[in-house]
Order: sequence, then structure tokens, then C-alpha cells
Amino acid sequence: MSDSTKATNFIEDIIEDDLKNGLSTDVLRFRFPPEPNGYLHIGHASAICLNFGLGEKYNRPVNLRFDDTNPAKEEAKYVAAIQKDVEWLGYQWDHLCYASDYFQQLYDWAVQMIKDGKAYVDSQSSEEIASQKGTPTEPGVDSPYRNRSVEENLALFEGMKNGEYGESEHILRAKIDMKSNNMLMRDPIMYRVVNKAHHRTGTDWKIYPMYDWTHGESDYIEQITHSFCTLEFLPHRELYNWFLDQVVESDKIRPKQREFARRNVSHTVTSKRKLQKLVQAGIVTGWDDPRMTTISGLRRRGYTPDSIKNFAASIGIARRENIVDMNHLEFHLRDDLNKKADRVMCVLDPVKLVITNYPDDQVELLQAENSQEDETRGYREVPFSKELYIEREDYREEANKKFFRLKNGKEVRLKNGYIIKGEGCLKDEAGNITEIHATYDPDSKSGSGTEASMRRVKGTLHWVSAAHAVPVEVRLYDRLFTVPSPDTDKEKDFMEFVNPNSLEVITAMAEPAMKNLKIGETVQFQRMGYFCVDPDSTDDKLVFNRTVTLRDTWAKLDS
RNA sequence: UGUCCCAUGGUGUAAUGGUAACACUCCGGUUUUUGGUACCGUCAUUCAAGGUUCGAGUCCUUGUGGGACAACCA
Repeated sequence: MSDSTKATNFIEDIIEDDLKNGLSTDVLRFRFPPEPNGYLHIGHASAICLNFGLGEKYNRPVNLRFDDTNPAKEEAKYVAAIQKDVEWLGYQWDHLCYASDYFQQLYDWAVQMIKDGKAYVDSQSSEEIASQKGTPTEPGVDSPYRNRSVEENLALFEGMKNGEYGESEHILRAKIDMKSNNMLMRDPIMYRVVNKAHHRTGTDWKIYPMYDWTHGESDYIEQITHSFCTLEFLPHRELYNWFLDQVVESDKIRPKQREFARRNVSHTVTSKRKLQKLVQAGIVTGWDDPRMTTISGLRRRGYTPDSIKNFAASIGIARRENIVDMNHLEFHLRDDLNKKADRVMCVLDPVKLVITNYPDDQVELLQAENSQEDETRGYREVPFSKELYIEREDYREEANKKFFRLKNGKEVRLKNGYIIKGEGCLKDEAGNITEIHATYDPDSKSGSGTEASMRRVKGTLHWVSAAHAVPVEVRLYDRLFTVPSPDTDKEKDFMEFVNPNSLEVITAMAEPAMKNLKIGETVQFQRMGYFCVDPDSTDDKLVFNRTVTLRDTWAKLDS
């Protein structure tokens, strides 16, 4: 699809309109402004892709700016984690910025606003201020301190800054309109006293600016042209513009805030509070648990940056509420991994298969292609012998025509090996199959070019040689929630929808070549799915996470 | 009893007054040494009622439904 024919979204339309109306492409500048108070999740990933994607589209810079105005909640470790996540997605920011770098400028502007009669110090309790604020349907009333003199305001504000007052004794408010329909315009708070050390400015500041006062001015300082945020900030736009009005100079860029609907993914939660609850309740092992839709969790699960970017691009952007089906995400994951992952053979639920007419001590090294999608990935050797493991579900003593796998009297191909015929099986007292017997056709070796090897058989099984098999731990992950939208039920807590079977740990039998895999590497276990090496792996034991299964039309047929 | 935002197949998004389309899902088929991939096909869409217009998913009005707004959070 060429750019000229590609449909634009409303965000791009806004930019295009501005360019048409005289804004120069050279001044375009965007930003991604996270608060460093938690880990980024799939929703943030979409926002990152949106802003950095615009930077790529217009070949213009994008800043990473930490909105760090609340030392009570923010920590340096989140700053580091967020940078890692953005880099992992493959984006490079132009400037690394912090709202805290603008504290002095913000303070100076606030002083000027006091002098201009646009801001005042209020000395009431939080409760009093709240009660005067009114409700969405009733106007507020003016604070008794609203008309303090400029001198008194200046002195008090200076005192706040110098730490002469405790928290909540005084605050600085903008003087706007207590009767506004927009509650955010009812003399919003600009500064409060916070007696906590800030992760960057330490104890230099006793007062901290609020979001509304900080955000637009930060955009202005960085000369951001377009400041995109989620819909919940739509009512803030009026205030964003009012604050900008107090400081903009006509020869500078005036940033424009526009809002889009945040993109939700089914079967997940993304609020930091809920994510934290999952961690604290021990439902998951941590913020980077592979079941979490945090970026760190997705990374550990084996998601690729491209799969996330492609997903974000494909779901588009709009202004209506939405819940994107997890299938979309998994489609892009499989689509990417199919191209990138090598194939290996690993038996998840092993049962012994004895090839009764194969020489007892013989071992053959068979050639196996690493990828059917990409021949340049080459071949590896896989040992073949008389005793193998195959998947328990791949054998039935008897089955109907639709069962393409191994059954008594019928032929099936062992991937990269021979064609075998089912002969019977051994069982324990309980009737469980303990050993399957089959015979092989010595002329049917894969790649030998013989007529027998070219024979068409319907089923192909993966396998590993029992004597050469490497036991590995495999963590089978499923969706964390049993319903598409766990947190929209007003009656029920989202924790009630946690999937009790979201993790199953098994020991699987891997082909020897898998011993060389490195932490983080993803491979396809042929016929089973994509799996990546977890950091919990040691020299003695590999641990795999199931990233995602393959599509399985047989499972649907069989059920 | 306020102000504001939103409404297109099951899901997500296009169509910018001119043939309602694309992707995912579902279902079916072809190919296949992965019941994978690839390819082909089927089903299915403009919240309602008025109005403007030669022509409305799009503009207007009124409803209906959903959402946001009363943190010294962002």
C-alpha cells in the first residue's frame, strides 16, 4: 500500500490540516509523556507507536518526557524501565526530558501570574476547597482568599517554596471562574506543598506543580506542535489552552492538544492499580510475568517489537470506546514469528514409540530444515534411533478417517525421517498406554529421493530420539482472564475473572540442538507453537515460555 | 437533572456529500513432509425517527444508548 493511497486517521488529518494552513513540516515535533510511577503496558505501547510513528512518518523528532511532578508516587527505577521499554520497541527519542527540569521556569511564570492577578494562594483545608467547588450540575463559589493582595500572595507563595509551611496549609490556585461548566476551570490548583524527596531534584523543592499547569507548559518549552493524549483529558483542553494563554509568545509554536480513545485489549486489565493487585495477590510472579500485558511481560513472553508495532498500526486510532480482540494481537505475533523463528522438535507430552524393525543400536543423523519459510536459515542434524518419544495425543489405537495421525495399521511420516506404520501398544493396569509399537519402511527416508520417500501420507509427526532427548521445563501460558472484559462489570470484581489455569508447568523432551538456544531466543516447536527461552534457565535446565500456540484446526474439529 | 464526547459486520478501523470497504474472528475449500504457512471463497455492517439534498454512514434536529467531568493524581 503506497502512502498516497493509504487511509489517514483523524490524528494525521489534524496534522495535515495544520500543514495546509501554513504550519511548516520542519517544526513538527511530538512527545511521549509517561509518569514514572509504574510499568508501561500494551496500551502505552499503542501510544508510543502513535507518537513515534508520527515522528517516523514526518521524519521529525519525538521527545521522551517524564511527567515527574509527584514525588510521592514516582521512582527512578520506573524511569529506567520505561526507557528500556521504549528502546526495546525500537524507537529513539530526540531529547530525554523531565518536567522536573522545568520547575524553575514554571515557578517564575507562576510568580508572574500572581503579579498579573491570575493566581492566588488559598489557605483553606482540602475539604473546604472541595465543598466550594460545586458539582458538575451546580456552580462553585469563590474562596474567601480569592482577592488577597498581590503582595500577600507573593509572600505566601515564597514561603511555600521555602518550606515555611506544612503540606495542605496553603496552595496556589489559578484565578479563572468558579461558575464554569467545566469543573477544571473552577480555580484549579497549580501548586501544593509536598514534603518528599524527588527522585531527580531531591529536596530542592518543597512545592510541586500540578499536571495541568505542567503539561502544556512543558509542551510549550519543548516546542511540541502536537500533544496527543487520551480522551479522559478532553475536558482538560480548555485549561491547557488557558494556561498556555498566560505564557505564549507570538513568535513561538503554540502546542495543540488533541485526544484519542485509548485502545483496550480483550482478556486483560491495564490499570496500574489492577496490575499491581495481580502482583500483590500472587496471581502472577511479578510485573514481568509472561501473562502480564505489561511491555516487560510481553517481552518475556516472547512478543517481538514488530508484532506489537504491526498490531498498533493495524487497529488504527479513533475516538470511540473499543476493546480490541486479543486475536488481533496474537495474529500479528504469529505472523511475525512465522517469518523469524527457527523450527525445532520438542515433545510436550511424551510417550515412547518403539520402531520394532529398526536396528537396536543404530543412530542416524537426519537433516532437518530450520525454517520452511526461509531456506537461507539452513539445516541442522537430528539423531534418529529405535526408541523415540512422540506426542501422546498423536496416537490412537483406532480412529476415524479424520484422524490423520498414528493408528494401528496406518502409515504416518516422522518429520524429516521415515514413514512408519502403527502396530499396537502396551498398557499398564489402569489402561494407560505406556509404549507404542510401529514398523518403519527403510526406503522411505526423507530427502533420499526414493519412490518410497515421496509417498504421500496424510499425517506428519514430530518426535525426538529417547536416548538423545533433553528434558526441559515448559511453561504453558493461557489468557489471564476468562472473559473479554474483566473490569467492566460493575457488580463483580475483576479478580473473580482470573483464569485459574493460566499456567501449566510441564517437563518436555527436546531435541539436542536446542541446548544451544540463548535466553530470549524464540523458536517454533513444530506443530505446537512458539516458545522462548526464559531468563530462569540455568546451565543445567532450560526453561521455555509458550509465547503462543499455532492455529489448531484439528483441535476445533476434534472437540 | 448541567456541560462535553461517542455510535459503521462478532471485533477493530476506512469511506472527508457520489457503488459501504479492509483486517481479524467464524465457517468452507485448494496446496502442504507442521491439521502451521500460503492461496481462494462464504456469512455478516451504517442506533432510531424526521429534515436538507438530484444524492446522506457523512450535514441539521430530536430521541435512544454508551462514556467523561466534583484527587493538594497524571
